[in-house]
Amino acid sequence: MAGTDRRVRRTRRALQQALVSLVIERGYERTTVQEVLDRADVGRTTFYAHFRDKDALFASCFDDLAEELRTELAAMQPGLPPADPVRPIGVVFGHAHRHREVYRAICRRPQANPALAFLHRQVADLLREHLSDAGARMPVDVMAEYHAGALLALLIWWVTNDFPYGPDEIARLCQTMMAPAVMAGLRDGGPHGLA
Amino acid sequence: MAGTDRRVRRTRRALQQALVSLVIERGYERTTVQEVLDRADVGRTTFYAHFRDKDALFASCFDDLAEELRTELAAMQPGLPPADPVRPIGVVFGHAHRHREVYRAICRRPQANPALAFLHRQVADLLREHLSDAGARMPVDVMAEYHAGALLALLIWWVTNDFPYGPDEIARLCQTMMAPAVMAGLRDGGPHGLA
DNA sequence: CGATGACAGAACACCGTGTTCGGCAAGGAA
DNA sequence: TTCCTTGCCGAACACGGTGTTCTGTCATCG
Repeated sequence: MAGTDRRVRRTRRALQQALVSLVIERGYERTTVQEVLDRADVGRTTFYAHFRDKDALFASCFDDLAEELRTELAAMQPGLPPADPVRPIGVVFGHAHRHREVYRAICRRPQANPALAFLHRQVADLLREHLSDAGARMPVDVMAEYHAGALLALLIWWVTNDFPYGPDEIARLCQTMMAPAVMAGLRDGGPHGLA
Repeated sequence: MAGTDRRVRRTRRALQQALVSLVIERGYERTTVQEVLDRADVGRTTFYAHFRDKDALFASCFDDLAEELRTELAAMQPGLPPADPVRPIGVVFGHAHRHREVYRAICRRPQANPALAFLHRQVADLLREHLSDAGARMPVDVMAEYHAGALLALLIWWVTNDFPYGPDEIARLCQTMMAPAVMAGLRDGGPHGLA
């Protein structure tokens, strides 16, 4: 793939850049193949000679980056020297920051799921109110988004895995993880512990 | 909306149930309006007389439930008596469990975003290995999904909000929240704290 | 300097969407 | 019951985006 025809590389890069810029502008769903073709100045036939469809092109935009991130993360597998605890997290955020444009495009692709979006917003708002009320020592938005995302992810996992625990049980597990992190984010121990 | 024609209610419910069952079977994207029409035994014209498109129908499936959840959550706003800390979480999981079928359909709607899915899987796997290595006292899958979801949510928020903090800063914030929760999930304090 | 194959352009069939129309029948009120 | 309102049906249609096919041209690499 590296030593291919120069024309091929030119075409692929043109298509990828066109898609990324268009997605940033109008979002993924609202971007049509024809628009990508026009902006990249590439023929329709050529496009389908390279990619099965729009999804494949979109995925290819992240392929190199994925490989890069994968190796960076693999460098800190367990068993290796007790590396800096922050590093795995830092790697991800650093990677995103280095490749801002692509990540912008990735995140412009909406959740496409109004129900989950609603749930997320609902939980995040509730947390935001609770937290700003309780006096947090770190940005309230950050805390709210973080914990709402955690709750939603666990919920989705729980549902798609066919409810492997009872509702009370999974709620207790969730609470066990959320509570200490929330406490750590408040000025003092937190008066009436929320979660 | 409640005291409308009996035919209207019949039609709407038929369409909603048809969509939910089809989504559970083949997923949202792979379900076509015509299939919904066939299963609900409803005419094409009738469908568009009730809903603008497939998305609107899907949203309507969650409307009543959303209202229900909203009121349940509103009952525990801050300022009210220091309610049981676990309740807000329990409400969400309980709600999902009570309306299993709809939630199943909701969660069948794929992330539609291979890049984010990749990131999530990557982070979750890394966490899983770290955790099972360190000896966790709660289900490793639960912990991995939970923290991966939190990280991803924060990442998405950070990107879509145009990187309001530097990469190191946001990583530090993330670490501050993740560390205590992970520690709490390990048997002992955790030898070489990861995160 | 060839031979290869990447590319353009236009035409095409296909599928899913959302709209239009005339006619039918089920619902609610008198 | 009668009447009339209104939801519903079915078929047909235009539209837009997708992915394919064919023919000819030109850049690239050996």
